[in-house]
Amino acid sequence: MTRPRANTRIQQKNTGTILDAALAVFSAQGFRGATLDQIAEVAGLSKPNLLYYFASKDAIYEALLGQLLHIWLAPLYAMDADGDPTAELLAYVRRKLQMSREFPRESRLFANEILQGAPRIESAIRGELKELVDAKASVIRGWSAAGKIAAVHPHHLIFSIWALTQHYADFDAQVRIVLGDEGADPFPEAERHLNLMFSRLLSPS
Amino acid sequence: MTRPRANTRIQQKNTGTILDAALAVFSAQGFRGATLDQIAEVAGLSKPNLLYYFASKDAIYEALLGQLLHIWLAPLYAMDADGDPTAELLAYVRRKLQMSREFPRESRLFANEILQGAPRIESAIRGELKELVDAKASVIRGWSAAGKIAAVHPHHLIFSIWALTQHYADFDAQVRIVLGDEGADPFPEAERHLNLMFSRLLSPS
DNA sequence: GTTTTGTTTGACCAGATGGTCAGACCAAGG
DNA sequence: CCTTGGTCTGACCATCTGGTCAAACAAAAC
Repeated sequence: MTRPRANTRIQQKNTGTILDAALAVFSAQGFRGATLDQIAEVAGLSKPNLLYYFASKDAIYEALLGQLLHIWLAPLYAMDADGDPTAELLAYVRRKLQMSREFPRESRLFANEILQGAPRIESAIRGELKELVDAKASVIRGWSAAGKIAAVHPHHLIFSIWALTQHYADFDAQVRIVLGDEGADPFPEAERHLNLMFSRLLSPS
Repeated sequence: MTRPRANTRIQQKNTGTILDAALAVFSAQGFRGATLDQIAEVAGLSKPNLLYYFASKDAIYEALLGQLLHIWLAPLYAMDADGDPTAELLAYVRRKLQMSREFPRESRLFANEILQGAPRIESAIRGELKELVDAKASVIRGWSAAGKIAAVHPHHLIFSIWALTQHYADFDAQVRIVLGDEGADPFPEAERHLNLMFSRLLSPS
């Protein structure tokens, strides 16, 4: 009768299994494209069993989104206002690219959500994400004003880091086909390219 | 009995209406998220009437994808191997960004399709798109070798142009929220930023 | 070992969804 | 007019899908 809150070992294990399966399915099919049956099959559980741990399909999706934002913003949180400006920004790019490589499903889940107009994550973007970005933007503005890096529009700088790094996760299918050797790892060359782009962009004239 | 092929005026008008409505719905909801009822309502036609003009939901979607690729690749086709390298590339960036502004629905339709692993457009990517990209990549390689622009990885250069420009269409919701004034037009500042990025990247050391 | 609490499932349901079809409607051409 | 061929629709169907529920089953607690 009590709503399970990951008290038992079994609960902890199964909610984990479900969320992992849900991440796989939602990131590949989008919210509406995913079905509970698919998630159940991937998780190796029955559909009613899923609904014993989560109240609804919506609840699973929102649980995923909830834990997603923290993982997702971690690299930006880690950017240190007191570090060397260029080194900090290049390190942020590198970490963000690594996220695309290690967590492509999370990246695609996020991309799917924003593509549809961010209906379920809008408030988090309007809140935590925007506040973080604004804070870091003002740090960047300070670096520019001090002549430590070139004069760039801070928000658009952050957008370009997101766009370039997430592209390798979200458009992975296209990237691999266009590069030709589809078994090869595009990331090392991508890292060199992005490092070059941002080094050149940021170097004070 | 004869499959309609846009012979009549009525056919031409209605297939156009349907494709426009389908673009709106598919780009906002993804393939599986979109329903024939939604498309029919947007188009102002009945569902059976849709299916009089198109054999199935799949057929509508593929008709859309078919005409999409040509629109989508036009700016890259227009890049002239005999023009001034930096100017040609910067013009390509500008045109591509303008596509994001004028055809955000097409951009999101494409993004949705690639996100899901490009199941229905894979052959076109493997064919026409890859051939075009490879051709232009070799032009860019030539420009680099001749010292007209900096030494960059041509494919990743093209990826970065796609990523940066399409981001403003595909992640529009996030961009507007983060920038704050959601009624404002992000594109003028975006164009300045992208112009700066690629100018600095491409200038021969 | 038995009660209690937590876990799992087969059977089922209502609504949504892609698609069909017979026939009504309509626009011209003769 | 009226015939002909294209256009449109109400009613219908099979399947899928999110979700329910009573009851079976397992695991601790006593």
